[in-house]
Amino acid sequence: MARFNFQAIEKKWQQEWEKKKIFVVSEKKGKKKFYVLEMFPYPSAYGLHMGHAFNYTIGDIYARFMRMQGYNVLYPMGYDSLGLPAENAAIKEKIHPKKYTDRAISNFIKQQKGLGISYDWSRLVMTHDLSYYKWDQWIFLQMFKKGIAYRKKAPVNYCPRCKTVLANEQVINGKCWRHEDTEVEIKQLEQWFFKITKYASELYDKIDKLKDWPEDIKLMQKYWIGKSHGVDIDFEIEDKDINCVVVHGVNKKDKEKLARGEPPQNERHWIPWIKKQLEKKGIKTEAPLMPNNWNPKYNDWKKEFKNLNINENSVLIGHSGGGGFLIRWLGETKKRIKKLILIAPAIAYAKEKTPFEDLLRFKIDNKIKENIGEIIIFVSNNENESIRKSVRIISEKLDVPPTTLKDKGHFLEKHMGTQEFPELLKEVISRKKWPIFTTRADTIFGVTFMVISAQHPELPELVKGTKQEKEVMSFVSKLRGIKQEDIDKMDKEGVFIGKYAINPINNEKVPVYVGNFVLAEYGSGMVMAVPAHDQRDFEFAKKYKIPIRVVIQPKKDKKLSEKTMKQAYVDYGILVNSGKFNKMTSEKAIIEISKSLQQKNKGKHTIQYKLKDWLISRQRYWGTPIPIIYCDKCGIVPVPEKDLPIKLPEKVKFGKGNPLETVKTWIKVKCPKCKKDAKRETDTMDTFVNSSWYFLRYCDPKNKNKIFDKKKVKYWMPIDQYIGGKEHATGHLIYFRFYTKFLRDLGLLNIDEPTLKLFNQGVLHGPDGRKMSKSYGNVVLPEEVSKKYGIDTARLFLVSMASPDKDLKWGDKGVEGSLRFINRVMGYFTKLKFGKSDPRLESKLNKTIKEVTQDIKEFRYNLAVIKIRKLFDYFTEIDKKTAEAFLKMLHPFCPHITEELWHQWNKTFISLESWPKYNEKKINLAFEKEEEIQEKLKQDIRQIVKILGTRPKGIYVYVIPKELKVYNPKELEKEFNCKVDFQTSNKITYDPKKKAKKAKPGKPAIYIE
RNA sequence: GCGGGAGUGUCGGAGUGGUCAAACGAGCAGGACUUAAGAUCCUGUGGGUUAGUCCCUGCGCAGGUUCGAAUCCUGUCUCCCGCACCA
Repeated sequence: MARFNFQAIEKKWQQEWEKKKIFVVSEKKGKKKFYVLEMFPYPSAYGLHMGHAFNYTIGDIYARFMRMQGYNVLYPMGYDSLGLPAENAAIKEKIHPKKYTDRAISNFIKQQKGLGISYDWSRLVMTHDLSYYKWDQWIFLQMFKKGIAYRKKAPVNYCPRCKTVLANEQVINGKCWRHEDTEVEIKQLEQWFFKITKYASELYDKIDKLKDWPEDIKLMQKYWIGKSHGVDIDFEIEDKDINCVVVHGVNKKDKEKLARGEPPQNERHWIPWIKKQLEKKGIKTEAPLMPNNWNPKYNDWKKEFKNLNINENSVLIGHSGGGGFLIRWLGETKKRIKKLILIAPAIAYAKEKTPFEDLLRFKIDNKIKENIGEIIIFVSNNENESIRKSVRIISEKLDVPPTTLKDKGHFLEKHMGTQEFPELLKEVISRKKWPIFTTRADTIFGVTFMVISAQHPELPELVKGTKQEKEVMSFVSKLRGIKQEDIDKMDKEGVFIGKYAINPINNEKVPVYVGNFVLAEYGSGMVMAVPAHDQRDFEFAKKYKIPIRVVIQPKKDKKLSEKTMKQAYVDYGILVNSGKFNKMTSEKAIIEISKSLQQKNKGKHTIQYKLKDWLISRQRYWGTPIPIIYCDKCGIVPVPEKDLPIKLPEKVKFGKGNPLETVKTWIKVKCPKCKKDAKRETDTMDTFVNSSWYFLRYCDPKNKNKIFDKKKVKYWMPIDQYIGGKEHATGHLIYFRFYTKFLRDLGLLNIDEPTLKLFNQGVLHGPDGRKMSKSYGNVVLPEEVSKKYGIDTARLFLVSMASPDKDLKWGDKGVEGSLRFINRVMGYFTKLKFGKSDPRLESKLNKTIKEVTQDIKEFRYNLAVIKIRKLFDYFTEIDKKTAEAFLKMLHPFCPHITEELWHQWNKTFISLESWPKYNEKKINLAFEKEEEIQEKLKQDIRQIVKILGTRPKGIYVYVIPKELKVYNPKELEKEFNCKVDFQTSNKITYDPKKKAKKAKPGKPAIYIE
């Protein structure tokens, strides 16, 4: 039991610190800053337990240590206070989430203050505070502007118990992260996403720059982002679903000629002719009608174009200047189309004075590419200079290499009136390019079928109208009813979809299947199947009796044969059955085959990531409202910044589905664009959004006009030491990196990473050995520990048991050891009268300061504590300087008692004192050595005395001459209560048992009577 | 299946190529103090051998590299964590 009234001491100093605001900081020029941060907690109604205390103690020790080292330390605390438990409480206990949350927070604050943590409470940040989530909404709007926040229909993880969509990170083994017994369902819903994949490469590559992150976290992130190098190879599938093909520009005369079926005589006439040819081949076409005098201006042309029915299934064909017009038009209208075919396109039409730059500025940017499924450029190898230049510029800008058709002279001179070109065009139009991703381009000759994912959104369109449509769709819907987890366990299954794909390396036709084992979200959702060299494809081929073709032979082992293979050979080897690539190694073939495909414009080196876009929509109340309005006329309209924040309505009904949908008055809103009636988005954001930037708000927590002041953030950021649990490795710790990069690109930050130093504390287990958690009922509460032992004891115990990055178990027995030490310290210092120091004490002190400083810096708290204890054990008579240095070193671990003891003779706060400095010159290792020898001698004597079983009458120690001064006979005489006679080994006066000859350096001989 | 981490006294854990494995704490044992208990203080605490020193043996198991291995390598067993049909 405690001998001192620790609770009174704790309370006294906690109040003093708060009253004098000693931990409140501001930006100070000329003082080095240090930002220490623990991951802020979700304020649970259950309050905090020793597990939390462990986390905060680790941070507090560091913050106090750095403060004493002279840094301007920013050490704030806040609450991730939006989230499901508050809402669930609303349903169960009929208490409003806000009330629940506010109550939980005030309880947390009280508890944290009770731990003596040195937070700057003036910077408190709470995410459920309107003044905080306003800026979540503001960031969302910036993301919306930049196309990072977007909406799409997607198969989503839906938890029927939470009644909400879950992020991938919240699905654990097919089950909800909050409900271990609840299967996650797959639903197709329109959802909001953050395009985190835009930053995939940077998020991946910069992991290596996170020098002071634990290696395992870095590996987990790398694996999660999942970078693989490979090739996108363009296979093609027949595509009948083309709405219309528009060949631009037909005038009235052309129309008449066309009616008579006459072949064209010049360029102008060629266009209607090709239209006719395509119609003959069953492709419906449309074309704008141009005035009789063929002298088109872009604006006239555009007017005609407006009347055409152009949609996502359209293929647009433009020739010469018409091609340029099409590019410009697509850029302006942002129309989505299936395919754009440019035939010898020209940027400027001869009669229209459109400077190249003007047109480029207009529309040839990457944005039009996003709206076009595929772009094909044809050119003949003998065009005139003007066309050649245009084609070069356009294909560079669009990053599409032109397909050159060999002939002499102008494109049309050769192709006009022939049947080959319409045939070629038809093929190009009616085939759908389908790139597939592979890391094994070397196996491409072994492709015997293709497999498309059953969840692929374009699959229904692909099979529409085929004989197999019914069978395919019933297979798909059968899978839809099955839980993802069970699909994972199922055998490979599939159905032929009635289509064939063309292998670009050898033009072979291979059947396309739909399969249950292909991921829709990875790559293009379709794979080339090489049964001989991929285990999944092998199983599938065996089941459906699809041919297997070996194209890789092992370098050493026996040759493979299709008939005897029992499983796929997946290793690298030597190519066979692969045309001109035979005899190459896989490594070389991957490069050569990629090159060859690239030359044909059928393949491209690609990097694929496993990382998926971040689904942020939640059908829940207690989250940040998404600042979007849906208007029948204007579509998706972002809330204007001046209308922020969108406040959560307080009066809602809980129970069924999304409570926000029950507040009709809140949903109803005027469209900011057209002022007509519109509706608010009722989804709220994932709470990981809130925690992705809170560390920035701490730098300027009360700013009403801006998210934060750039200068203040520049002063404090990056976080110099971040502390938190491993469980956030692939969640929060990726998201906050993503946010940092996005805000940097907005120009608000000048750093790439939020922190370069991360420390993962271990998990605290309860006395029963399981993770300390309310649900296991094994929580130990800080208040109780404080009452029994004092909180300083608890803090000391938490960090002295083991290295703080390791898991540890709370046991009451162990705490008592820490209490004993603290009691001794208190007892010693309250009675202390300063004496003198001596060189041995000084040596010990300086060595301890040196080592403890280094240990704390590197989070070896356990070792630091041991060294501080050892120093204390050495104390008998000490001077003021030593006493103060000792208290200072103990202070980060035990702030209250050290503050109390310090004030016995000081008026300042030890919390603000400077860390003791050591003097290397005063460290004398010989002292230590001597003490060790003396100690060893004592042990030896004790051992012999014990074996003798009688009290010694006289002890004779034989030492080598120069070691004589090392020993302290008085100390020995005191302990053994008899005469202790030291004799040097070269001058022996008494040695009845001839022991003296055993004396060695550092090991004296002994004789006891 | 893939990736990562860990196996050291009775227990929690230090030590990751070198003059000493088990620091420090807990437990246990003995002693001091006390009428007694508790608290406190002192001492001991892997095994064998020995009046201490010396020596042998010990870091999951089995090998190997080295003048020298708890530490590096190979195989193997057990436990923990993360990912998981990623083409």
